[in-house]
Amino acid sequence: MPEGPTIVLMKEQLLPYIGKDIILTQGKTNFDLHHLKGQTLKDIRLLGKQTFLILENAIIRIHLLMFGSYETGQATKPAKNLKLGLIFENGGMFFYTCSVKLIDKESFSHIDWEADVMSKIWNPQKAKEKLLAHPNMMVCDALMDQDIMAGSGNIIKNEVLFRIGVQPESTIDALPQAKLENLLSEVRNYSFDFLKWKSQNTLSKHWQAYQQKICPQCGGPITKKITGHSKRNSFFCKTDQELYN
DNA sequence: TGCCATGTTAAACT
DNA sequence: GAGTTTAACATGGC
Repeated sequence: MPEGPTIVLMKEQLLPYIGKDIILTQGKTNFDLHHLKGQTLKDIRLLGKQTFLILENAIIRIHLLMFGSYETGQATKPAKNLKLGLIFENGGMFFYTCSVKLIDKESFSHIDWEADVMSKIWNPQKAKEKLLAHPNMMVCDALMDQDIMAGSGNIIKNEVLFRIGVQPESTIDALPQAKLENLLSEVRNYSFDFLKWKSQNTLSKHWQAYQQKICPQCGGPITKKITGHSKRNSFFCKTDQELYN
C-alpha cells in the first residue's frame, strides 16, 4: 500500500528483470496480454506512485491504488486477484489488485518527470510555479496533487505539514514565502525518511502527527479532520501548526 | 470483530 | 454536456 517511497522500494525488486525477455504472461487485464510475450523489458521508470514498464513495443503503467500488492520471483497469492504476471527466465513479477494500463507513446512523451518529489531531477522551482498558479488551493490539496508533487500521499502530507508548522487548511497565497520554500524542501526530505523507515519496517514508529492523538511537541491533542477537495483525513496540532488563510 | 485506510477511476448523479 | 459525488476495488492493521 503505497506512497512514492514504497514504489521506489518496489522498483529495486524489479531491477533484475530489466533486459530480460518475457516468456509467459498471466493475469486479467482489459487489454490483450498475448502480444507482450517475447518482448524484452527495456527499462522501468517511476513517476510518483506510478510504475512504467517499458517494453520493446508497449508501455505498461502499474498503479497499486490503495490495496494493491506485488511479488517477485514466485507467485504465492491467490490467482483470482492477479492483474498482471510477467514471467522471465530468472523469475517473475506479479501485481495484484491494482490498475494496469497500456500507455501510448504520445502521452508517455508528455509526462513531466520533474514533478516526482523523489526523482534526481525533482524541480521544486517548477512545483512552486504550479502552486502559485493556484493561489486559493489549500496546502492539504497541494500535497495530494500528483501533477505538482507526484508521490506524496496522505502520510507524507500530514508529516510534512507538522514538520513545517502549517495547518492543512492554509492556502497557498496566504503562506509566507519561507513556509512555501519549507514545504517544497520537506516534501522531499520526508519522502526519503519515509523510504529509510519503510525499509527498516519502522515507518509508523516515526509518525509525529499522522494517526496520532497527542502532539509530541506540546502534549496537546492532535486534531483529526477531513480537509480540502481531496477529502482525506488530516492530523494536526492547533498549537504547533499555524493556520494561514 | 468491525472499521477504517498510504489512491484512483469510472459510474452515477445534478 | 459540464461539473460533482459516490461506489468500487478487496487487503491488512488496529
